[in-house]
Amino acid sequence: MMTSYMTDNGFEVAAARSGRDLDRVMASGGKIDCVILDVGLPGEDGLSICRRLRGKSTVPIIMVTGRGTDTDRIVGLELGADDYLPKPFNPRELLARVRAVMRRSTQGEQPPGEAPQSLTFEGWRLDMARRQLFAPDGAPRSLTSGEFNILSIFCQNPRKVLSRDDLLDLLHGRAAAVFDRSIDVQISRLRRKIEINLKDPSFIKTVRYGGYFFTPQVVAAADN
Amino acid sequence: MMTSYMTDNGFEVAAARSGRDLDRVMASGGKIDCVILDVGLPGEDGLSICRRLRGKSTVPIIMVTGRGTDTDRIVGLELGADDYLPKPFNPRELLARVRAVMRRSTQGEQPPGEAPQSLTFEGWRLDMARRQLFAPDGAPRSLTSGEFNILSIFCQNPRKVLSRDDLLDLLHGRAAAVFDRSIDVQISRLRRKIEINLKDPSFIKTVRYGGYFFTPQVVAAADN
DNA sequence: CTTGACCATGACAATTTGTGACACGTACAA
DNA sequence: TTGTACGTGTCACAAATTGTCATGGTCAAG
Repeated sequence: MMTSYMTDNGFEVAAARSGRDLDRVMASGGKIDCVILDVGLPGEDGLSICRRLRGKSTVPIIMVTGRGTDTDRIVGLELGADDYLPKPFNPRELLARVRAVMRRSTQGEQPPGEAPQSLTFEGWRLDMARRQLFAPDGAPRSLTSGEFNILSIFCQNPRKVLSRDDLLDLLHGRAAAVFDRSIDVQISRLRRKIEINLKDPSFIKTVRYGGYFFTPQVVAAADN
Repeated sequence: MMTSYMTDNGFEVAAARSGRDLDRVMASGGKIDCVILDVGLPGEDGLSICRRLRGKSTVPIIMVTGRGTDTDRIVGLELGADDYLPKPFNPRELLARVRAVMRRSTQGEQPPGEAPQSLTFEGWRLDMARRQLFAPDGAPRSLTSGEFNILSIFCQNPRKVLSRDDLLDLLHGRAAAVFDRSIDVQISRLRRKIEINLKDPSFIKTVRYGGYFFTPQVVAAADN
């Protein structure tokens, strides 16, 4: 139940049934943002799991405890749990605490690598840092956020055929439904704002049976 | 009883018998690390005290209440309490929570002198110390405290898409309810004060389905 | 030239966001 | 205590954006 609630709210969840199970999940490679630990797990005691986790990782831990187990809760916090929640609890509260804990732990984090701040093509400049497009004459050309998203996907994948499926996936992380024409329409709208001749588009070419193709050479540029 | 217990454990305690009393203690100058607030106080309601405290201070608040219902807990947390303890509780647990809350609140604390006193963007200057915004021409632009809070969150997280959830969380430490539009309204009010063209905002962009995005480059500046 | 699949786009619907109006709580002054 | 001003959340409706559909155009193969 909690898994689906968290999933609905945009988290990826891996459930573990026991300490052993948890180890498996932790070891399986993916980065874990937060552990929610029920001390009432069968098998290895939750407190011991907590201590063990703390020994090898700084991952945030939220402990969920049953009623009337003051001692557990105290020991949990003293063992380095970041927060705890007595049962029964409101799912919404768990959500709020997970967010709070994750925010605290990611506070100092830097996004790795440096994304270029501007991409230029045929005189146009797409300022990624400002989410703003500038025409060759320097005038800003305002795009809706969907148009900007598509254009930045093209700029990051120039001279490549992108299928509707690819585009939809890169845009929304979802697969295309069979009759989905929404990409076509968005392309049409974007063309209106950057193409000179709509009857013979030069930037965004249609690839029949294939998808779309962004023709310009794109160069990363310093931002100024 | 609690006073002597806490004192025995190395804390300095100032007891207050009412909201009025608390104000007196808070005003008396000493730095307060944590407030333990019993909602069952006679006189001013604990929740109202909590709200009032939050309005003027970021001091950690632990609420103690007799009625251990979800609703109270959530209301308390939404009003900005940092933790919540149902009665009856074990003194040792209170101790653990006080320590946890204090650990959290000092965690992100900047050694004084390192926190930039001013942040500048596109000629504007946000004076963190005075909670005051100055336009490029040097004229002060007065912001309400909510507007200031949002703007400072943006200045601390520029060029990042912040969801309404993130913003609400950073503002009040609470999760967004489904129909919560308060962020939109606050953004709208803030835009009115800093954007030149409300129809095509340049500082705060909307990211549809995503949240908001603060475009300027922000530079910490010495204060003078 | 015809055919059938595919694509472009106007028109409209659904969804999401913007914002004026209002209500409520608080602060402050009279 | 009362009156006034202010800040902020909520609501309702307006505006903007995006998705869906239908129509007509385009293209390649035969």
